[in-house]
Amino acid sequence: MIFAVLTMTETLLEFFKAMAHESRLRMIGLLAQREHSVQELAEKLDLKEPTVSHHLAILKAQGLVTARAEGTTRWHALDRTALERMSAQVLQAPAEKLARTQPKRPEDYDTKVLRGFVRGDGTLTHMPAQRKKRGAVLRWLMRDFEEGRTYSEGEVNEAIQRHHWDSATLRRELIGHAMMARENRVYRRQPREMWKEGGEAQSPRT
Amino acid sequence: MIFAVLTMTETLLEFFKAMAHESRLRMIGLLAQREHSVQELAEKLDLKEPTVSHHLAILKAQGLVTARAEGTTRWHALDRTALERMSAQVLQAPAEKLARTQPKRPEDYDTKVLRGFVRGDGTLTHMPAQRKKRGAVLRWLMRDFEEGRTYSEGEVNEAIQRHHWDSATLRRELIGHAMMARENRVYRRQPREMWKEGGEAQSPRT
DNA sequence: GCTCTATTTAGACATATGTCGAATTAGATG
DNA sequence: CATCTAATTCGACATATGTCTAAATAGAGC
Repeated sequence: MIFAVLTMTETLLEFFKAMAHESRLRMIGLLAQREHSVQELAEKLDLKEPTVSHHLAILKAQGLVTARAEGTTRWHALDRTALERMSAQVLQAPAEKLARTQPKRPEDYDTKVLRGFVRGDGTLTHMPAQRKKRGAVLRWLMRDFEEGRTYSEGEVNEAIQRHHWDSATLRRELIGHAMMARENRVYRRQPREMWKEGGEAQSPRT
Repeated sequence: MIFAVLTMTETLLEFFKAMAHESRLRMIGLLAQREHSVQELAEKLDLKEPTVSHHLAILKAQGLVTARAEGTTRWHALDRTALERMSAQVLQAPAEKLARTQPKRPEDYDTKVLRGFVRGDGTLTHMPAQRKKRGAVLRWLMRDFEEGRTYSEGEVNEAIQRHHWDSATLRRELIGHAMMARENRVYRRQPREMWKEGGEAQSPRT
């Protein structure tokens, strides 16, 4: 499992932080009963919509809440699977491992960006709109590919789909950013120097 | 289980809050390996002693950490039982119930006091020194006794010991505060009017 | 494209929480 | 009892987080 952005401790920490607020706990309770729109939640919790949005974002980042759009309103629901998965992790959490965290190495740009789009289980909530941020996500996807071997299109798609359903678009972007190269029908990871660290993207070299 | 001061949601919330900080998570990790003194923790976590004390207090309030004195230093250890117990509760936590919390009824004096002495599992960390606060704890202990029936000394002790080992002292205090009465060898709960709410304690009526 | 509605984002402000130095307490030791 | 040490408590300050209003966005229906 090399997909997660965060270490075990960080994952747990983020999970606990997400749960450590009355409004959010109550929100989970409400969502456990049935889907709710932002407005409904705001009403029941006696908060303003923006505040509810804010809390929902935090819960979504943990994969605890999912949303489905219907017209302009969004129906939010509790993902029980995620809740159970995380709880189970808490339960097993070999307390020993918690100690191994390094004091707090300040996190780099990519990590900071990813924090906003990657759920605890390694799936993406959505793709960033900003080009720079998309870069961070793409670099992160590259963790799944080794240099020096080839991948079929199917393999590439499969790897990407562990994180996001739209493997077609992302696959193209990986090439657009010169992270992957395609020759004939075969994909190959490009050396890191070609795309490392915030550099402007090279032109596609199909 | 009528012992807890807090509702289910509140208990969970306090637990999550306790866990939702990097220093405390790391502290738990360290304590999982072996006992530590405050100094050691301060050293390993790169914090000052007062800060460590502060965090330990929070963990202790949840019953997650226990301490044993040796001379002037105190050795702190993780109570795995407590950790597992709480984790299990998280796991089962019928999310449904979370919703039932009332918005936030401001808490009364007793609750506020109890928060500082009662762990999540209903045991007392220690008895308050201040008379007024002891009153709050004693009133809380009275939850275990019904009016209109009698208790043997053994039953009284047993009930008290679910919260604190020193049943002898506490039993005497319950009588001193006119919450319980003893006739012959039989104990009986006094009507609430006799001791309700912060009133000065009546003189013992053995 | 304009307008209406639900939601989200941005920025300001308030509250809660963590951290520390200084002062205090509690136990040990002479 | 004076003194030493480990720990805790207190109070000040800094940071993090929650909440709000105002402004921006995204979809639906003209």
